[in-house]
Amino acid sequence: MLRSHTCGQLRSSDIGQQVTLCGWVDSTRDYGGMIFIDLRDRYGKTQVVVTPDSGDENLEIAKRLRGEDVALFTGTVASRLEGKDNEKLATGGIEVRASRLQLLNRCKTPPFFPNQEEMPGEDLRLRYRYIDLRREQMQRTLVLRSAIIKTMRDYFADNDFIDVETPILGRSTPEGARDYLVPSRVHWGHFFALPQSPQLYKQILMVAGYDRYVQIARCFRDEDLRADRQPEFTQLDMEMSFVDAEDVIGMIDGLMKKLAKELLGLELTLPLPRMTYDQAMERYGSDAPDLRYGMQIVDCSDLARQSEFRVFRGAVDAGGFVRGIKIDKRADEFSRKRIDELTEFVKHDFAAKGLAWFRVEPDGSLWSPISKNVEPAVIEQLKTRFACEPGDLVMLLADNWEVTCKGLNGLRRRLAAELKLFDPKQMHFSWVVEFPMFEHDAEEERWVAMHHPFTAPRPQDLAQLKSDPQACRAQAYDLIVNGYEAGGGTIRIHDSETQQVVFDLLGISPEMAKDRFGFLLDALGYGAPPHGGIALGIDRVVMLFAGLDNIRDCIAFPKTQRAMDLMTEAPGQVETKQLHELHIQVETPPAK
RNA sequence: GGGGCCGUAGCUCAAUUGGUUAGAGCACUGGACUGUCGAUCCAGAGGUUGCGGGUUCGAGCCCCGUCGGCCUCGCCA
Repeated sequence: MLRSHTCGQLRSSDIGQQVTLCGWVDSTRDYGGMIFIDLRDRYGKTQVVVTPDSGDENLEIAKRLRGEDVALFTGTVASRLEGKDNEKLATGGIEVRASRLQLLNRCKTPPFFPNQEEMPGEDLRLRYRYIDLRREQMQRTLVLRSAIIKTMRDYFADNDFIDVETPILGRSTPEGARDYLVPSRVHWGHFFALPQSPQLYKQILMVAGYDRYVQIARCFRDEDLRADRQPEFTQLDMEMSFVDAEDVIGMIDGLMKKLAKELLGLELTLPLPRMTYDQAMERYGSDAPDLRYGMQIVDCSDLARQSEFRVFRGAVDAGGFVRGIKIDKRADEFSRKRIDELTEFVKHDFAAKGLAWFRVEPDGSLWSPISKNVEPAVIEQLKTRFACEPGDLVMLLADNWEVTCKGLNGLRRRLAAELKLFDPKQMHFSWVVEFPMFEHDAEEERWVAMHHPFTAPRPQDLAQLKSDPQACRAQAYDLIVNGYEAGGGTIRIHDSETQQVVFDLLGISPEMAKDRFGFLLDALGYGAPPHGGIALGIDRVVMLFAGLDNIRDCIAFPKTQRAMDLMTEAPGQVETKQLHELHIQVETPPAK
């Protein structure tokens, strides 16, 4: 060890000790005859003083020190001069009087400094990630991430789970996200796929009798990125045998309570609140509602039916809905221009045809473009339905179910952020349960699995699986934190007959099923226990616990929106020889 | 694949309606200074305004294309 202590360690009780510190030069204050250096490592900062007493040679070296140089100082811990303590530093009561110093490595003038107040552009931060990672915020986040993972591991170990690793090189499966492919050198024209999740392996482990499995698993999906989505991400993956949905939810409830308490000092009340998928869509238009604030959706389709107003009547007559949300008491903050912007937002982003709205003025009258089209009686009922008071603003969408859901969810989220309807430090945990088994894919005119093809229906829906697939609800559950899907899981199908019925509905032929999932179907036939589990998105959990708004800041080496690593410049080209070995030819890109 | 925002010194930003030699703070280089802690003071250096084209007497500013970053719709079982 070059050092005797870290830069965050020394206190007044250490005064008089001879110590050696190593670290990066955070800042220097050069007085000619006396130089102060703040030396930094990931534990903190300590002020080192170099004076003529340290020797002329050392003073000369100190004079040449610049930000981010790596240096070693040996000296004596001393108290600061009377009244010169630095309250901002944990080590601010002491300083190290240097007797020896050594420049361990010079730093080129960096493109930015870890301690600078203005944030550099994200492209620079990613290109020079090793400098960005020196920033206190990044170090705090990665330390939090490490603590979260440790807490998870401890929790599952305490509950008799065993950690089993599953392959990274697997096979491509139909359905789901686009796979990242890895060519096989040995097998001409054959490819491995990187796992989208260890789903099938963990089910096989259940068949094998490893009734409580857990893994911190890296997963890969070749889809477009978002603030909360990376092509490569980490899941806490677990699976249990001889359980129902309650057991899995209960196990995760316990984990969340422990995490919230140990890392945020929050007491969660268990069980965490739950609502069904149908309730979530009705009240919030989203299967991952942000419950830190209200603004529930109100359905007024029945009132719209009584109106001659074309926009309302047209929507309900076509089998659609008129639904809206109310902003309490802040109508005066919504100018015509701002409402026009919101109208553009729902039209553009969610394909709504328009946005109907009314403001309730102080005298109870309405300010609204629709007031001259909608009958007074209907307007009165609308006001009653929304429990309107003066100063309220109501926004309505008239459209099919999907558009009203997406549009109102979009409005709700945007308005809550703009109006600051929640405390950024607030955390809200809940479950959304009983998802539909299937969604209808209009484009391909077929049923697709909402979660995955191995999801078990509720026992009471088993009978109508074939006759009325739309009505069937799954034993599925999503963990929602502050409007983000933090995790999701299901009870799995554990008999091959039910699995076959589901495959049929999904248009997966017995041949294809045998080809792609034959091993799973086989396994289910050899004594598969009832089982289910869940996977949590660790990057997202870290993001939410850290109060951040993007997942890249929770990952040491993330990728850009175009799925590139700016530091290593991956993906890159490879040698022609490598391609030959893999029997791969690269097409010329199409001319634009 | 679609929409939006951004790109000016190493960094963060400014630059009137399109108008003289593109500025500031920090960083950098040199100098002064023995109690600072974002030290201070003096001096200096630093620019293909992302790139390519167009409009114009004249473009950092307007138009088209392109590259890069971010947000978002589609997509993500």
